[in-house]
Amino acid sequence: MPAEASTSRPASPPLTERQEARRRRILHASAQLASRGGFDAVQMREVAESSQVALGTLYRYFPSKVHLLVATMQDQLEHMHGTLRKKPPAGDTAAGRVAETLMRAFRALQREPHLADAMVRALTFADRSVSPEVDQVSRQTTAIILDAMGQADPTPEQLSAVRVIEHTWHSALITWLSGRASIAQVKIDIETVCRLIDLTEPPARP
Amino acid sequence: MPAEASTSRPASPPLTERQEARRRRILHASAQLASRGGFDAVQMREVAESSQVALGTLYRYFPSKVHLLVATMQDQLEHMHGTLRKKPPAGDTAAGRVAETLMRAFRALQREPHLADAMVRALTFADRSVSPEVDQVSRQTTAIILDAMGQADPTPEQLSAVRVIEHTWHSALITWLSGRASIAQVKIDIETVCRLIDLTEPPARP
DNA sequence: CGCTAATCTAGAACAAGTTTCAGACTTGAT
DNA sequence: ATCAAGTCTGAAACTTGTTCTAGATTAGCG
Repeated sequence: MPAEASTSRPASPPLTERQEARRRRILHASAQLASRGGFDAVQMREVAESSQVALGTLYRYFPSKVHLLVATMQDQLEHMHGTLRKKPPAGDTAAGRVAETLMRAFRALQREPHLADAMVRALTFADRSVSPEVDQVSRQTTAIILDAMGQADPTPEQLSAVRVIEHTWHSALITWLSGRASIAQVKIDIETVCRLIDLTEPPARP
Repeated sequence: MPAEASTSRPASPPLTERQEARRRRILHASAQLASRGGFDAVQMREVAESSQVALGTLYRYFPSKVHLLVATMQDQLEHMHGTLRKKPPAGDTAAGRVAETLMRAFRALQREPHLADAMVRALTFADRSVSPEVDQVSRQTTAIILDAMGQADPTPEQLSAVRVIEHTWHSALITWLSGRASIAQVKIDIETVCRLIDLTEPPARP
């Protein structure tokens, strides 16, 4: 299976092999630079140099630094979704499974806090011109959460709960990244918001 | 009453009158520029010129654009808290009152969407160097929500719920500002997250 | 192969946030 | 009133994201 079903890029013009390689080099350089220094360390000139591409080319592939970092996030999210899929959470309740999944993702981000910083800051700083890409990240996140719920066909209420969980996830991440909340606090917030799932699930319909 | 109790600035060195006036001119110019064009329209050189202050002086008062905009937000929040206090929400349940309060604040922001954009983007983009100021904004927001709950002495559980509500508030605002969610959707998300309050309040202790 | 359009490169140029500096002005204490 | 310390000004310089240009290279096609 081409592993491309739900997450494929618009793919407007299909890229040649060398182009695909360039794109990959750029994303790799971006993630690498982000892993040291975070958002500020991802300097477009450096990304271009590291990935052996002219500055103009970099901008042809990613029309701004924020686009680049959001694309980097899409890339990492795909990895993570794959990883999470392999070992699904084991909790009894949907809320528990979602909380566990998010905490697992959170621990993964802790391992590369600078990378997390760069990606999340870009995501929330993105303006309208990046909406499609940000939306894609959001869909991917939703998919991860629904997977954890084991809920293939959610009600509108459940979708609201999922959206609120995503809001909390992003914002809690930011407060942690900027040193205003501890890991323990993030954990509590996630567990708290996940209770919303229990609120909407139980009517376990006949 | 000096209206300065819970929200006073650190006030490290007390400012002279002229300095206070400068500070005020700067904040006014910042809000004004933000009200057209949003974040990008707040250009430090323009702020300096509009407020009749040298660029270096502007940077002495606010060490970065983000600091300036976060301070602008503190300023606006104080206004808003005052306004909201005058007409407290009338709902029966704490959840309802909080939701109503937040929607009221939201409608106020809708009237100056560009200003909202500038402030919220600055807030979530802020790095560690702005933590104290961002924290202050967060405390002010918490105060507004607790006011609406009519809960002078909240439990830790309730504080978690309030934090999650704040997360949702900020993040929902962002998705609205970047055109990825409708006003209706923001309303639903806020109402959804406010249900967490009912979850923690009912044990209405004897 | 030879052509054409698209793409890529190197590098200059521009924009806006931030820093720096020399000199003028204020303030507070004597 | 005067002096020292601290503050403000105006202007230039520096940094990094972004745009532009002219000339190579590459890809697809007859």
